[in-house]
Amino acid sequence: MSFAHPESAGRLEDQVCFALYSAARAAQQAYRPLLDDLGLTYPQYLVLLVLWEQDGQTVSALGDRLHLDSGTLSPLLRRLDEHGFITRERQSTDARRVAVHLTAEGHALRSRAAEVQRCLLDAVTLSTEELLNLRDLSRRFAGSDV
Amino acid sequence: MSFAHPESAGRLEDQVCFALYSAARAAQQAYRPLLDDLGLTYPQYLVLLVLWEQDGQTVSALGDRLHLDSGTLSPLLRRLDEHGFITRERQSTDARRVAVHLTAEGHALRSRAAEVQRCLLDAVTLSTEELLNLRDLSRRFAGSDV
DNA sequence: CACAACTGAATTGTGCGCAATGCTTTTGAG
DNA sequence: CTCAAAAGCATTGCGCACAATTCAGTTGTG
Repeated sequence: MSFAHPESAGRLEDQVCFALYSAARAAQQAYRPLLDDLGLTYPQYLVLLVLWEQDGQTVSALGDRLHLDSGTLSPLLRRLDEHGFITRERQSTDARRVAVHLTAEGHALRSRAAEVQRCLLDAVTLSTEELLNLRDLSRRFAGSDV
Repeated sequence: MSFAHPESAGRLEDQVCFALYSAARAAQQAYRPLLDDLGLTYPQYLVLLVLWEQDGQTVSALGDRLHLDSGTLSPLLRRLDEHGFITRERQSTDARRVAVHLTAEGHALRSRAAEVQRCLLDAVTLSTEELLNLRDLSRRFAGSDV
């Protein structure tokens, strides 16, 4: 991924992966102060986004959407639970599965989160078309393993 | 960053930031098995990339290039030191600064790392032009705060 | 039914990332 | 020269990511 003179190991700034790494961290930095007001981290916010789409999903279903495993999700969900945004309960039909449900407080965050979206959109200098292009290229990059 | 129906908080898959978040993690996943053979993590590899460009930089100079602070770099450099890839020593001209130098072993990794680059390039299905486009959009996205 | 194989989640251990704090050294204003 | 402010790095604490392991529960096969 270098595109630099062939004898080098690839200059840092030339690398696509470093650009992605930096951009992803910059995005989280932008989210941080806004999500702090909601008492959320960015990965916690992503989990809520999935639950707002459909409540009551299992841990592994959330993991499929976010590409995260139980090692990441279990403690994250415990913290969301402790903060009163979700509940977790074993399913009676299959006691291996844990269903995650939003609390009233968890539902209530949704409208406040919509403002976060608008704030961030305003901060970006890229055009809508460029953002869509960036999103689609990122998705195809991630999908090509790498 | 939603581009979904306006009443929603933004579907997960519509979000640019989630696409970046996923792509950056996918990139690290692709690097992991290759860098494992070199005894490196991806952030450690980034530090070496910077040092291969110019040896003997200070901690803060490395931080400027990678957008990382001493809280991240200090323990990371300690591990690179313990693995024998670098040395750290206080500068005599300014005892606040710590100069980071490559060891012979650290230099030797450079050619092996070049192969890592080629392996990854082969795995990507995007065209060279698309990769350059993704890199530049990512950089502009990160640069726009967010 | 018995029991091995599998599934889903939690736990453990390591290494970032980052805010906050502490500490040594240097700089600079008076 | 003095001493307060700043710079540079290290440390602490917390929350991801992720590999590896463990464990309870379920499924499938004989």
